[in-house]
Order: sequence, then structure tokens, then C-alpha cells
Amino acid sequence: MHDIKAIRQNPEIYDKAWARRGLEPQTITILDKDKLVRRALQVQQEAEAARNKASKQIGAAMGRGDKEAAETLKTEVAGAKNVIAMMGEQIDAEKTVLNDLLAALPNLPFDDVPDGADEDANVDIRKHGTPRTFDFTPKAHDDLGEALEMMDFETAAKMSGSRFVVLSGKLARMDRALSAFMLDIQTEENGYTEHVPPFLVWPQALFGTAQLPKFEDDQFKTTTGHYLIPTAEVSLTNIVRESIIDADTLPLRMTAHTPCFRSEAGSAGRDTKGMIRQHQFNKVELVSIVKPEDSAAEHERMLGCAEEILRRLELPYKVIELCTGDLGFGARKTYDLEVWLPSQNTYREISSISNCGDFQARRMNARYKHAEKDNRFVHTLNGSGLAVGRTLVAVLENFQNQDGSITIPDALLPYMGGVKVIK
RNA sequence: GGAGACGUGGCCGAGUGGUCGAAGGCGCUCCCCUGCUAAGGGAGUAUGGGUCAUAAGCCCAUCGAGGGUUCGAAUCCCUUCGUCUCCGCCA
Repeated sequence: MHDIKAIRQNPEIYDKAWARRGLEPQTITILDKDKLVRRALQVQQEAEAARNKASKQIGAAMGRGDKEAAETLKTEVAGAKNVIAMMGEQIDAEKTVLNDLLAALPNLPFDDVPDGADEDANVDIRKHGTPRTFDFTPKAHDDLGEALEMMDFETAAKMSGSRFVVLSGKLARMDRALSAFMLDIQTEENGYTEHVPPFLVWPQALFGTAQLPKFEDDQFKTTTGHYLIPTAEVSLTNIVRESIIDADTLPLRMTAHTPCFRSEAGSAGRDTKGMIRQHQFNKVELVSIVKPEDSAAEHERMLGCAEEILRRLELPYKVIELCTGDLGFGARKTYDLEVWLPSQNTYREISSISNCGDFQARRMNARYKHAEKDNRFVHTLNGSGLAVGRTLVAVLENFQNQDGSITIPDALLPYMGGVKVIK
């Protein structure tokens, strides 16, 4: 959510930043509405003051038995109430328009974010590891999994349709092993506190992290009005909603291993094969709540925490920085981690790490005590550390052997219960 | 799922239609007193918003949230969320 006061003061900053994301100037419309709201508010408040005053006088008049005066005053109040109601309607209508407008506008990219229209303009930051050279043609993860009879898309389709999978045996175990491995590193080494949050949330929680109102179509909604979380970012970040945090408890670093549910509306035809794009997948999520002045450094730190998993698993990856055109709605700056997939001969996204500034904090009213009588909005950051399903895909493809077996990476061995090779 | 009770400021807790943004206590801040890690006295101590110089002042709203009744609501009514108790059910 955007700070209307800040827009009033520096509209050009907003229009410039939105232009970098390909948007038309917005502030003229916004400030116009804002002016209308405030003008009506003034009129309404004056009427309210008049009503309050007259009402008190009625009380006094009744006290001394002056019914005539009371009646006159009642007429006065009735007039004021008319004005209040009329203005109220006007204010509600205009405020709704204004809020809808503000809620649907994306966050401002930081100055140092590269300009660009789409993902082609994303910038490579660095590469780590060298893709392995195979002396055979590497197979796709789903071919490997199906051949092992531990990855079954057909069976999943019978009960749930497309974009679902049943993992079994050693591959199911590997999903669990990866999750435990990631959680252990993030909690024991990187200082994140483990959480088990709700997987079903109310719309206001999704509004807080900015999946709503714009991305309703990407969510699964239940008959009770709950939504299945598309990422634990929603649950973890909303832990601080409507609260005022003591400054010395910051930064808050939280992690959770949860399933994620995405309708994938609009991605029909994309990644239809295999486990890359599913309606349901597991993910270890990282969320940091920090003071504004710490968010840039925290962003770099969080990137390192996510990278650490790939390094330990010996998976080749690269770090890219998203350009303005590819930046997510709530983000001011985002790094993506892309892992090497031999079968596709390319790097594919496995983690996204974003600094949202105070954007989400405003939407959920999450503040910290900056000084006596001065509460400020926190900054929120989130990142995958990592997407478990895609990590499993990467392990299968990068550690496959010619006979279709999978060698378990050393780092994962302690979690695999003695299994060294899946065959 | 059934029956009932409750939801007030940082905390505890009064308040059942008017002068209540809200008594009192605790906590906290400042001052005074006190020759001292105590006691006492005094003052202050919510949030959001409008006006405005992002001052002072004035004004509006907020007693879980939303709506209603009323000239007037923390107080009455409805809806909703949450907490607690009993019964039922269940992993």
C-alpha cells in the first residue's frame, strides 16, 4: 500500500518509479480523489462538531426542563445529520475508488534496479559451480522418476487432475530429506526460527502480502472463504500484522516448511511436463522483519542463506537480479536463484528473494517502536530457501547416472537413512 | 455442532443511555522532597485523521470489528471475529 501523504509531497517520485515498470502517470488521478475525499471530510467533520455541540445542549436543556429549546436544537441536529450522511456516502464512494487505485499499484523499484521490459533484461550477477559434462544424454527428471517408479503423474491425475504428482519410496523420502536439510541449515546456522503456520488464511492476510486484490485468480479459495497459501511468505509475514514490535527484538527471522498451492491460471501450456510447475509443492520459506535502515543488508544476507543450500548440494546455479519489468508486484528489489537443469540445458528459477520495503507492512499495519511516540513501519523481506520440489528435480537431473539411478549428494546423506543411490 | 459468559487505554479494572477518551490502581516519564539502591508529594502518560508550517491550538473518529436504534451509545439491538466454561464429536 502506498503512503498517500508521501504521494502528496512527492508525486513525481511515484510517477517516475511507476513509469519504470511500464505504467502511465497515476498521481494526478490519485491526488484528485484525495482532494475530494478531504474536502468532503472537512464538511462532514464540521457537521459532526455541530451535532455534538447541539446534542450536549439538548442534554442541558432537558436537565432544566426547557423542552422548547430542546426541540429547536433537535431540528438543528437533524440538519447536521443530513450533512453527515450525505458526506459520508460521498467519502465512502471516493475513498473506495482511491483505495482500490492505491491497492492495485505496484511497489516502487529501488533506484539501483536495472530497467527493462521483461525477463530478457534481467541481469546476471554471478554463477557458481560448473555444469557437469555427461558422457551420455542426461534425462529429464520426470523420465528418471517414472522409470524408477517413484514419481507418478498418471495416478495423481486420476484423483486431482493435471499438475499433481505422487512421489513414493525413496523419492518421497528425498522430499522429506531435502526439507529437513534446508530447515536445519536455516535454523541452526542462519538464525531463522522455525514455525508451523496456518496453511489456510483469510483474504486480509493475502491483501497484506499483496497477493490480493490483483492476483485472486492465482489462488485456491475454500468454501469457507479461506485461501490456501501460495507461499509461507503469507503466513510468516502476517505474524507481525497489526502489531507494534519492540525495536530491540528486530530483526525477526522466521522460517517454515509448508505446502504451497497455486492455481497457475494463465500458465496453461507452460511446463506441462514434469514437476517444475505444480498446483502443490513444498517449500522452505524465509521471512525477515527488519528496521528500514537494515533491509538492504538483510536482503544480501538472505540471498546468501538461500545460496548456501545450493552450494552444499553441489548444484550449479546463477544469481540474477530482476529488472523493473519482471519485478513482482510487492517487491522493490528481487534476486532470483536459478539452478542448472541438464535436460533443459538451462538455468531454471528455484528461489526468489525480495525486499518489499514498507509496502507489505503498510498493508498489514506492522510497525516497530522507533522512539517514544514514534512508531514506524517495518521492512519485510522474503525468500525461498528453497523450493523443495524444484530442488528434488535438480538433484535428480544433476546427479543421475547412465543407468537411471541417482547418486545422493554428500550433504543429503545424513538425511537419507543410509540410502546412497536411488535405483 | 448445542448451551452460556465475556471482549474497555502498556497492564489490571470501574463504568447499563447524556457533562466518558473514559474513575481507580499498577507500570512508565518528568519535577519536588529525602544525605542516598527505600518511602512520600506533584504533574504527565492511547491511536488514527482533518486544519496547519510535518508548530501551537482547534476539530473529528476510535471502549474487538462492522452495521443499526436514538437528539445523544462503552452502555440498547443485529452481524461478525476472538476468548473462556459445560455438553457432544473428533485426529
